[in-house]
Amino acid sequence: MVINAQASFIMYALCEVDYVGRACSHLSLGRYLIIRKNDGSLLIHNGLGNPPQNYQGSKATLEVDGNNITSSRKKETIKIKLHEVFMYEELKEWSENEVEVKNTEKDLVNRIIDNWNEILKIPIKTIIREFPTKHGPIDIVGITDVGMHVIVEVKRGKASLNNCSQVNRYYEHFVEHGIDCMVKLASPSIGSNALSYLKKHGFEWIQVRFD
Amino acid sequence: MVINAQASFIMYALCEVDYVGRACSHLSLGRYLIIRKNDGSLLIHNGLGNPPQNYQGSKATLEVDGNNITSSRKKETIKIKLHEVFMYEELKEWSENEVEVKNTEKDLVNRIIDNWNEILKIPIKTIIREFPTKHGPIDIVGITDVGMHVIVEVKRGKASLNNCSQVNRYYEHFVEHGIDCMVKLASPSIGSNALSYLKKHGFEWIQVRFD
DNA sequence: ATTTGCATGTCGACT
DNA sequence: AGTCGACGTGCAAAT
Repeated sequence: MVINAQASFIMYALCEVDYVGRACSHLSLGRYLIIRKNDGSLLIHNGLGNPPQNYQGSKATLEVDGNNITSSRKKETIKIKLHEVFMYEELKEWSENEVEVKNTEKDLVNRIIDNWNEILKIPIKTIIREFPTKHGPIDIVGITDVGMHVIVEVKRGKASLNNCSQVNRYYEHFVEHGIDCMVKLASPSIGSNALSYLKKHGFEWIQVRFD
Repeated sequence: MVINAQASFIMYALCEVDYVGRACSHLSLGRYLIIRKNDGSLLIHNGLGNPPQNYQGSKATLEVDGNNITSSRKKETIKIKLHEVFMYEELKEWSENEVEVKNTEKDLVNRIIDNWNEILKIPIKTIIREFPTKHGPIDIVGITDVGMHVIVEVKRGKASLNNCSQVNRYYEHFVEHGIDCMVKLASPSIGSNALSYLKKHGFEWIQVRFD
């Protein structure tokens, strides 16, 4: 069996793996699935769960030296010591199509903008997406005829405490600039601690749904 | 070829995939690698990048009906419509060893605690890990002989704006309770916006390294 | 079961 | 290259 260091392939092998880079790790001797993709990405999977045990992103370069495989990318290195290879197969014409996802945060933002009056119940003159602040961009900002800014941060899933402190950071931007504003967090659902944090700060949660 | 709905396997096939659950998605006809793991996890990979195009976590159940494969888990469903199977292979004795990682955030926390005087330069009487607050636990809190609380939030990588507002949330806890405190964010590096946000709030960044 | 924060997060968008 | 936030994030630990 000859490993093609340029090809995309899958390999099932008895091996051990070491990683040095952002962290250091060791994967002890066992049977693992090794995947090498079109763009050089390398994945080493054990028999459980979603994420790989070891991995490297695109444009990693592969070197094969006897029973040792080395994948390098930037300052990161994965070394695989092969003990026995049970299966090796090149994957030809592996598709690069990407999944099309609906019901993203962007969809929810559109929905809120299209139905502003129904959902927010505050008439506005201007509406801005990705409103830029030094503290990061805000999903939606509506501005009333008297210059009141209605800040709306949108989350596609359940809003968390962290999301609330993010909103608070945006709020601080307006306070700093002496701009009158109201703060809204819009999401399908929200955690209880998150909700009480919001209320304590005088912010409001608005429930929004897909469909 | 008969697919064993109970076994762990890999399959390379021309197929299309639909997902309905937290979001909705469609993966158009192409050649993809389908992986089914010991715990029922299902992964569908295209030829690029690290994450799978479709996936389902452990304890997903598989049904095979002619050329249609359905994987279900809680309220989520993946449907694979097979057009042609190029490879199907069961993976026997797939190891469930997990990778051992060093240089985690926990390691960094230990390092700071062990070298408190050198790193923080503030003599303290008591030191508490995972200090509980209503706004979440704080990595390290040191308390001086006069009751001053030294809050230290630790990040293993580059600290971001979001990390800083998390720290601010912790700070609010102490302000609410009228407790005198100092706020420190310790990490190997930090973003520029994040750093200016910290300074604006009178917090301090401390550079810490592994090893 | 719910909530919370870490992760070698990965990835894309923008400067 | 650096910075930033979204993600069907996944995941474990605490409650």
